[in-house]
Amino acid sequence: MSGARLKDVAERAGVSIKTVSNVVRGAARVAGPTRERVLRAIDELGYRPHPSARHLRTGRSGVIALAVPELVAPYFAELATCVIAAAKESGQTVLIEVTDGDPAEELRIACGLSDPLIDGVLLSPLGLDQTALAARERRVPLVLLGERDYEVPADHVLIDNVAAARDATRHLVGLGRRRIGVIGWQHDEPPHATAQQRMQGHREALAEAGLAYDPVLAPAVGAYTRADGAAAMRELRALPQPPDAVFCFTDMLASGAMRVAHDEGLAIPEDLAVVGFDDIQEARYMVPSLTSVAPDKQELARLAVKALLARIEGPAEAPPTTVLAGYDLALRESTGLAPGGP
Amino acid sequence: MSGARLKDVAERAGVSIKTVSNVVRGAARVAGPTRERVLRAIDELGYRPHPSARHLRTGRSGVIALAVPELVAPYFAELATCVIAAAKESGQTVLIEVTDGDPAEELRIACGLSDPLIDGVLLSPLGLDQTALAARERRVPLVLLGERDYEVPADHVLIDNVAAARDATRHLVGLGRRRIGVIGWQHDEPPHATAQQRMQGHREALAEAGLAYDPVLAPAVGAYTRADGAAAMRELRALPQPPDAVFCFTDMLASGAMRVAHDEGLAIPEDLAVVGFDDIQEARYMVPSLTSVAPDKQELARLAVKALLARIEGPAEAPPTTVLAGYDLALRESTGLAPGGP
DNA sequence: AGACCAGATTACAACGTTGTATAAGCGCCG
DNA sequence: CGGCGCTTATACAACGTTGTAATCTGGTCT
Repeated sequence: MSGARLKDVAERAGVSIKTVSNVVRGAARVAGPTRERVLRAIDELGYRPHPSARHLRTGRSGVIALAVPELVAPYFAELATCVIAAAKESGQTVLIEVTDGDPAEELRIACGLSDPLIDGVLLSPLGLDQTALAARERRVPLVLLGERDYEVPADHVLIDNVAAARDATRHLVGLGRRRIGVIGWQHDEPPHATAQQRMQGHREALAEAGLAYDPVLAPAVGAYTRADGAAAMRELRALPQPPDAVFCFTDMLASGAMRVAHDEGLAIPEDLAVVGFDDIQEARYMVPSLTSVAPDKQELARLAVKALLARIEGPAEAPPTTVLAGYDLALRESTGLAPGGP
Repeated sequence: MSGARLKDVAERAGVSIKTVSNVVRGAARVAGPTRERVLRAIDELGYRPHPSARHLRTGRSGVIALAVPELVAPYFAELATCVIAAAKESGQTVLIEVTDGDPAEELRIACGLSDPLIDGVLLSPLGLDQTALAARERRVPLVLLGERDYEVPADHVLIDNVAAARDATRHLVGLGRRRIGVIGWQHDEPPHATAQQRMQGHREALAEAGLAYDPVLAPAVGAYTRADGAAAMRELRALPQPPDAVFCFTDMLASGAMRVAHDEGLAIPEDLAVVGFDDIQEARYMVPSLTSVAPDKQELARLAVKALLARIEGPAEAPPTTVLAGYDLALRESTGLAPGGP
C-alpha cells in the first residue's frame, strides 16, 4: 500500500539499513557519495519513515496533545490554530482534545490517560481542582496554559491576567465611568483561577481610582458563554442603579451582554461602555465593535510548545517554570473609538 | 515511566503474553478464571496497550485526519467538534489539519502525505482542483466533506446544497422581497463547488417566483470571511437599485454584510432581509439574530466517520458513494422573527 | 481403557525502526 | 613496513504487539 521501507531503500542504494537510517536522521557521519546514492534512492522510492516504528523504538511519537474546554469558543479555536502552527515549526503534530471543562476529563488528560500516543500535554484547564492536579499520579510532561496556580508543580505559560484586567478597568475609569460592572465572576468554590486573577486586577484599578467595589455589580455566571453574558447583563440592568460600564472576562460574555443591552435600547458606548477579553476575531465585527484585551496568542502558543518540548526532552524533575506572554488593549467602538469598517 | 507492558501483566497473572493479548482484545476464547486473573493483573498494573506497537503490527493506528480550511471559522470549529465526538464513539482519534484552503496542501493531505500515522482522511476541500484530486497517486482512504463533484472518485458526505439554497431564497421570496442579492459567488475559474451549488439553488428559487436573475446582484468575493461579506455588501449598496434582501453563502459573510448595513443606517429586516448559511452558534447572538440554513452537523460528522471507516476496512476498490445529511432553516430576526433573547 | 477431539494456551516470528558494538578501509607516524 | 587511530559502514538485538501454527489439557466416545 503505502510502501517503501528502510530496507527497500537500502537494497536500492546498495548499502545497509542502518546507513539509510543515518542519512534520514542526519545522525551519524555519512560520506558524500554514499549519502548521494541513498538520497536518490529515497527520492525514487518515495520513502517516508514509519512514525509508529520510530515511536516504538525511541519512545518519542512527535505528537503532543492540546486539551481545551471547547473548540467552538473562538478564543480556543484561535489558540489551537496558533499551537498547531507553532508545533509544526518544531516538527510536532498536535492532537486536540475537547474536555468540556469537565474536571474528571481534565485530570485524566493531565495524567496522560487520554491517548497513550502522546509525548506531552498542553492543558488549558477550566474546572480542574488544583489539589487533584497536584496529586496526579501518572506523570506526563505537562504545561498549563492560561492558568496560574503556584500550588501546582507544573509549568505555566500565560499572560499577566491581573495586569491585563487592571488595564481594562483603568481604561473604563479613564472614560469617566464611575459605576463599573464586571461580568465573569463565579459562584463556584473556589472560583477559576482566571476569574480570580481578572477580578483582582479589576479591583486594583477601582482602588487606584478611589472607587468602591460593589459586589452587586459583579453578578456570577455559570460558564463563559454568550448566554451567561446575556443573563448577567439582565441582572445588572435590573439593579436600582445599573452600571455605566462593564468589564467582561471574555469576549463571548461581552457578546451576550451587548446583545441584551441592544435589546433594552441602550446606546453603546454612550449609555454603557464595554470591554471584553481575548480579542477574538469576531470582536472587530460585533455591533458595535468591541474593545478587548488582546493576549498575544502566537507568542503564547510558541512559548507553550517550547516549554513542553523542554519538559519532554529535559529531566522530569526540573523545577516548574512560569513564562509570561505579552498582551495589548485593542480599542474599538464599544468604548468610544469612532465607528468605521474594520 | 508510563509502564506496564503485556509481558508484565502476563508474568503477574501467570499466563503467556498471548493470552493477555487475547483478553485485552477480546479476540480469542479465554476461559473464565484465566480471564479473571488477567483482568485483575491489568487493573493492578494499570496496563494500557501501546498504540504504536499495535499500529506497527496491525497497520491500523486508530487515527484519522480531519482537514479543514481553517479552525477559526465557527462552522469548521463546530464541525470538528462533532467529528471528534463521532470518532470517539468508534474508538478513533482525530488529528486536525489546517489547510488554509491551499490547493497544494489539500492535495498533499488527500494523498496521505501529511502525517504517515493516519489511517484515513476526512477532507473539507476548498481550493482543490478536481482534476488534481482525481489523479492523486498515493491512495489513502478518503472521504470528502461538503463538496460534491462526480468527477472525483471518492466518497462524499454532504447536505443537499442546491435544495438548501433554494429553500433560503424561497424564504426571502415568501417575505415579499423582489430584489434579492446573493453574496458568495466567486470569480475563480472554476468557482468552488459549494458556490456553484448554492448559486444554482438560489437561481432555481428565483425562477420559480418568476424573478429574473441579475448578475449585478451577485458580487464576487475572494474568500468566505467577514471582511469579504462587508466588501460585497458595500458593492451592493453602491448600486443604483440596491437589494431588499440578501442570501449569504455563509454566516460569516452575513456577519460582515450586516455590519456594513448597520453602519449605513439600514434597518434589518425592514430595509434589508438577510439569510445566512451554516447556522453557527454566533448566528443567534448577532444583532439582529440571523436566519440561517442549518446543516445537521452531528449527522454529517457521524456519516462521514462511518463512511471513512467503511473505506478503511473495506476493499479499496469499492465504488465511491455519496451520502446526504439533513438540514433545516432556522428562522430568526434578520428575516422578521420577533426580537427577543435567545 | 485407549484413541480422539475440541477448547484453551503457548512459542515463535514479524511489523519498521534505532542504539550498541563491531568490523572494514585507509592514511600517517614511528 | 607494521601498527595505530580515525572515519565510515555493518550485524544484531530490541522496542510492544499480534497472527500463525503448534502444543497441551481434560473429557467423551467406542
